[in-house]
Formats: sequence, C-alpha cells, structure tokens
Amino acid sequence: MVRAPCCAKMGLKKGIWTPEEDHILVTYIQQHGHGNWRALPKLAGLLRCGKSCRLRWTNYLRPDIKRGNFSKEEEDAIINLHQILGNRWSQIAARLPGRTDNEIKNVWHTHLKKKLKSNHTEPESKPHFYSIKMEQELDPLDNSSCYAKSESLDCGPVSPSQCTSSGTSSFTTGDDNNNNNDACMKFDDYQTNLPVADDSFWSEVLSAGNSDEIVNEFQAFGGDPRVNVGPTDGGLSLDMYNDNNMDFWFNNFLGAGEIPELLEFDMSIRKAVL
DNA sequence: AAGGGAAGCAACCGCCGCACG
DNA sequence: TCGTGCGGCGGTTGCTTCCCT
Repeated sequence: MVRAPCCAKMGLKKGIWTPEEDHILVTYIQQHGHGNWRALPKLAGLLRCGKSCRLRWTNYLRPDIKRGNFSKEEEDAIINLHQILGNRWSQIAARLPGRTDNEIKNVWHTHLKKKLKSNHTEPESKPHFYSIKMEQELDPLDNSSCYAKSESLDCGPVSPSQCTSSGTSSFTTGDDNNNNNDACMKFDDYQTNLPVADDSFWSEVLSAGNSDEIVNEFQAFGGDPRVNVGPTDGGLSLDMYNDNNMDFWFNNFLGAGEIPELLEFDMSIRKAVL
C-alpha cells in the first residue's frame, strides 16, 4: 500500500495550534460537521492535515470534553480499568465520560504508574489480580489459547497449570489478536504478586453464594437481568448477553469500584451472544 | 536570580483494521 | 479476492512549565 505523503512534505503546518486555527476548525465543524477528515482542512481553509485536525478536535476542541484535574474517583477508575484492559486507552476513555484517550494515557504515564508503584511497596497494599475473558463465543473447556500464549510468546515462566488452576490467565476477544499479547503482559505483570486461587478457593466462593450476590448487585444497580454467573474451568464466569451489560458492568462496578471486593476474584467475564 | 533536570502535556508518527470499489 | 483510502489507536517525541539547588 502506498502511503500518502505526510503533512510536512505537502507543505502543511505542524506543531501547536493557534487560537485562530482552533476557531476556524470549531466553526467549520459546528456548521458542517467533520465528515471526511482528509477533505476537511481544505474545505475549512486550514493548512493542516486531516489527521492533525481530527486529533485537535477529539483531544481538545470537542465541546463535551471535561477539562481540569482528574478526581480521585477517576484515577481509581483508570487504575482499575487499566488492570483489566491494559493499554487500551480508547476503551478506558470510553468508560470515562469527557476524558480522552490521550489525556488518560498522559495521566497514566505521569501520575498513576508512579502512584501504583509506590502503593505496591506499602505492606498493606493488596495485589489485585484480574484475569478476564471477553469472548464472542467461548468454550469453557478450551484453554488452548492460554497454553499457546504461554508458549509462543515471551511472557515468562507461565505454565499451563497456572492458567487452569487460577481459573484463567487469558484476556481475549474474538476480534482482536493483540489481546493475546496483552494477556501475556498482564499475566507477566502480576505473576509476581499472583494470589493462588486453587479449587478450594473457588469452592468457597461458590458455596458462599457469591455468584448470586454478584447477580443481585448487578441487577440492583439496574443492569440487564440477562446476566449469569457460574463456575467454569476452575474459575467464576460472568456471562454478559449484550453490549449494554458489558458497558454497565464496567461503568458501575469495575470502573467505579462500587463493589471492590469483586475485583479480588479471579473472574472470567464472557460475552455470550444470544 | 539563574541554570539544569524533571514533569506535564499537546501533538506527531506509524501501524492496523475496516469499508468499499 | 485484492488494492486503496480512511479513521482510529497506541507509542513516542519534543516543547513548555515547574521545581530544586
């Protein structure tokens, strides 16, 4: 594929945006919408490439952007979501209204990473381990992807037995091959602090009725009743039957940290398609 | 007050996936 | 089925500001 010439080669402007340029861009989008980003700068009379315009708009000029410092709740949400989603900044941003992926990425690298590191050195801090499956169609007995990751990628001494005994160590979706890498990195990140979740642990979780509690909590918060919690391959699985449920789960529980005790579970979240 | 390093942040770069012809 | 164009994403860069000595 032939790459289009970059902005500089086409004589387009780069660097910091001026207030005048901002004004032109905002005015144009308010009047016409952005439509085709590539065509926009020419139509709007800007000496910028479309990519630069899109970035400026989505990261700075969009009216629904929340400016200012991140609240404690937002920071906690980012930390929680990052542990679940890894460096998927856009997905994290999608669950934090008014915040952009770029902003979150910056905050992570400048504040939260350090904060997390310093917290880990404190004796009281608990290691949080999330191992989540998000799959379009998931065979509960199939751990092959987990084994394959452990062996084919350089992700440290992860044995197949660790994969199964801890319930899961995979994080995969049907539409994103990169998730294998992420899962691998995630496991690598946490393996030093990995709490052992053996069979007796899961027996206790399930016999204590926690699966029902999870469903009750979920529905009490207004989630779609079509959610199911049950044991699977040594762990606990949470079946989400639609995108709304998935978003609801992230927004109200994981992201917001409403029921943080759930985060201690080694849980498999599955997106089932009816 | 000045200089240098650290931190913060906006913007860029290059890759990828998807839609479409 | 393949090539192409576009939007989107994550990693990185580099400028600006802050803070410490």
